[in-house]
Amino acid sequence: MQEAFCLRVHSSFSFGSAAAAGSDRGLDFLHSVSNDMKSAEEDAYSYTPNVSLSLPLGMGNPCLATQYHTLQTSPVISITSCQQTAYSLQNDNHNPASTYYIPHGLRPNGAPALESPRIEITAYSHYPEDEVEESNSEDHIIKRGVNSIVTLTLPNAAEGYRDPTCLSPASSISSRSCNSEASSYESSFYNYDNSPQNSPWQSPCVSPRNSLLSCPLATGPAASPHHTPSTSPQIGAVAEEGWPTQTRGSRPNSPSSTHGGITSNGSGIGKRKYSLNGNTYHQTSPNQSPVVSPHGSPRVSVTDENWIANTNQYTNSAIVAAINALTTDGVVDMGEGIPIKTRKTMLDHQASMGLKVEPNGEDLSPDGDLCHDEYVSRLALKKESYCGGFLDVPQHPYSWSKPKSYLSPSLPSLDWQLPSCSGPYSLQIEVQPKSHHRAHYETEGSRGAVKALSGGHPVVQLYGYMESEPLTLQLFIGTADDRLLRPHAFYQVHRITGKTVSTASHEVIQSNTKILEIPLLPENNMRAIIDCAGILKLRNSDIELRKGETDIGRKNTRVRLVFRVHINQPNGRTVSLQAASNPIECSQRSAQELPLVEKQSVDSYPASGGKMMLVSGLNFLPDSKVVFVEKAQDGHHLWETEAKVDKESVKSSTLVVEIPPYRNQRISSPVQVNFYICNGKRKRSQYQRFTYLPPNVPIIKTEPNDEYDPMGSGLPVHSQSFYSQPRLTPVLPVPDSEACLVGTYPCPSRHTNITPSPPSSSPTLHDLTPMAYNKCLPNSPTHGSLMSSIHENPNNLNHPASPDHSSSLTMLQSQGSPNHHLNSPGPHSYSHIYPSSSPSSSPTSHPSTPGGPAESPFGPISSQNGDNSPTLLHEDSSSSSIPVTIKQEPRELDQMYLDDVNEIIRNDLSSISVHTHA
DNA sequence: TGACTGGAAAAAATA
DNA sequence: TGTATTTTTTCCAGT
Repeated sequence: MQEAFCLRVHSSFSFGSAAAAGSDRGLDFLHSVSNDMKSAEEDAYSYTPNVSLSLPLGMGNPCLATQYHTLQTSPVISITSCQQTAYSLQNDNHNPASTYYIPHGLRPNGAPALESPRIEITAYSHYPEDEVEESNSEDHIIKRGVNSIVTLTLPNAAEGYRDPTCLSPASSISSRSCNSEASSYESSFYNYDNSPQNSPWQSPCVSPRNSLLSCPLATGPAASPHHTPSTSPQIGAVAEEGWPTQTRGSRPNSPSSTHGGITSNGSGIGKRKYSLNGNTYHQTSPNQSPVVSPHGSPRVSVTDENWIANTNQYTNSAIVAAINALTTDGVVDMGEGIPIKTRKTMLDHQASMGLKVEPNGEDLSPDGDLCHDEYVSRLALKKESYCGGFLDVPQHPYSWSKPKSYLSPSLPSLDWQLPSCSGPYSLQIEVQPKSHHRAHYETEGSRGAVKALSGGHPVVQLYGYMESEPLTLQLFIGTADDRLLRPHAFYQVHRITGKTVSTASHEVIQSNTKILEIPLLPENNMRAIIDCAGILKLRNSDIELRKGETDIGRKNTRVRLVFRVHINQPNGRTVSLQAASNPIECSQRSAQELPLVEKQSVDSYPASGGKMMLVSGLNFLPDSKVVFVEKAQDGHHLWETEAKVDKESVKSSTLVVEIPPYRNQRISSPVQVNFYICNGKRKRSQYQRFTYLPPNVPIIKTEPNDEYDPMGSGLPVHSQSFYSQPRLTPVLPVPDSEACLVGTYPCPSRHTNITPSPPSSSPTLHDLTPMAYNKCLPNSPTHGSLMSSIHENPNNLNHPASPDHSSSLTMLQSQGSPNHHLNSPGPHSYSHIYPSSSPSSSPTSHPSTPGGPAESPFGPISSQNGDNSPTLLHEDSSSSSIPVTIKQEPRELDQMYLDDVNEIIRNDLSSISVHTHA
């Protein structure tokens, strides 16, 4: 039996201490610290490096050995242990899904929730998703249980949280549609089946109060409240389980006002206090218990049996300790010692089978993929039984075949990070969407399709595909924060139809996420104009109260359009590519008032400062201030200074600022700081990353090219740095023969006549070299630079299978810079090249670059990756055969970094003491 | 009409 | 606990 799990613990403080102190203490500490942080906005975007500790649970690195996807999923640096233990149960070599890496440690939707402290447990499930899906409750549970035992991913826990009997606030009377969150998880997975009364899907109509149940609708459109949000706001606009629905009226479903019984007022029970970045986050829902006890789990939905089954599986004391000591994603789950994200993640993964819920079983795909339909019908049986009507999407007038690739039950889950290019294929967003798009609420009419800056619409094209068979381009709304790209919990893509819409599309649901499927036709050169996608905003209250949901909606208004395409290969494998757009601000207010930094002319500069940096973006004012800040791992400000802005040159879209000298002119290693544009109280842009360089420190850089800093600093100029994301060099272990990875490949085709890497291009992967791993202490100011370095470090490519690599990668990724929202960590993509039995993946990151196709966020990087050189390692590819533009980093850097990190930590600590009460 | 839009008031959440 | 602000949602009205 082979079992692998990875436990990642992120904490801004030492794991050991945290653990020792106990979760509460640790959390309290964090809270107090976080509370000191400025605005929520700031918190939300602030970057808090985490200190990672290693918990030597593992042995070797089985995970890597068998799953290359491992790398991608581990955004977290800290602890990664992979054990090979009994996994065989589910681990069938021939099981297609088995090889996929399932980021259990990640938020249900993918990434780890908040920065610090968090424990992410990643279970590498060898268990095929489809199998999981298909498996029925009991069986399913058992299997998963086994799986979860070692993984600590609390796989079923998520589902378990849901207590069907406990009416979710989101499932208020008004929100009785299938979409109601209450129904969400169950639909996809799980086992309330054990008790009929607990099973929403089993008795959808049992109780009107239970939203889940609203499924009656499922039977027919007429009876179905499920209409597209735009069309019938009242009805629960969301088509998916988990998607809240509500009746129109004044704030009917507000947790505080309308969820009868749950809360009587906004400040009462059920009210949350939170802040995006590790600040307080309390969920005082009646359903939640402050006690770290399965039974006290807020997710009431968990039955004792289920819970026990799950919890009993966590036998590793170390892991348990870690879990108890830290919360996931920095979100304090006071009620449980179990990382919420983890639980939910599992959930999502399992649910991530492309369940297609068509109204009335209508097969939108003309050519009907029997396999798919059958599959869906079988797998989605439960779902449809109560939510079948949910996606009441009118059949599109255009008939187009749905590629079979999509039908594959083993497609990567939506929170997987996929590369934008792999081998000859490259998925590119040729025309980026505008940075602002006011999303519409269910209670509103559609606000139209997302538009491009030019006035048209975003355009996506797949390069390198020479077959005659059409493919399906998937589109969903993803996050744009500094964590891994994942489906956005508060936004859903909304299908736009009408005379003005030229692109055919239809909706499908996958893991609580609505996906718009758009045909990619050879006759159109595999190019699609995305004029059929709008953005629906779900009420925060509905989503936040959804069981298992740990993200908060407040100020979480940035999204990205995420495109995916799955290409079947002759050898039976499927290549999955993903491209994420630049961030899109969806709130009305933010779009009008908040400054948005889209790019900066300089990414790093010597500590002496003095250089003028051009910042471009939106909503800049003559009075805008540019503030450079350095924060400690715990979020405390170590340094803050206002940079000089050239008032004369300030325009609404650009401003010139003089890089201020760093507080310490004698730094020996790069120091990562941030800066933001401030238009006034609470009107700040997201943090942008900036790195101060030591005078004579060897700088790891990419190959010189035109984008290099003319200043001779030797540093690349990031024309689009704002979207810079952690760069990962794909160094993936090669699990097995099938596995892949290897070097970077230049993404062929594309760009013959297209400008350099589009923003949407996938970000490169972070290197997983041990070096990186060691050095990337969470809070290290050098963090950013490390990433870059790593990314560029050829060595990475040379250390593919190192067990540590995965962890390193993980760490790096998790370290998203604050900028990342913009650049959000973009999807650190991993391309999936997987055979049915053993998928291979390769990571890459997607830097989103607002600048547009022509711009490349990371100069040099883009040239490599931007070109979409897949950082993924392809099974066939070899580093030797692939042109690598990355310079090799001296191994000595390891120690150097280590030393630097230590120094930094020392400095930070001393600073912290000084600033703690500042 | 119905889909979009832009504004803005009302309500809720925070500070 | 009450007040001030900020943010989220819901409404309205015009194109």
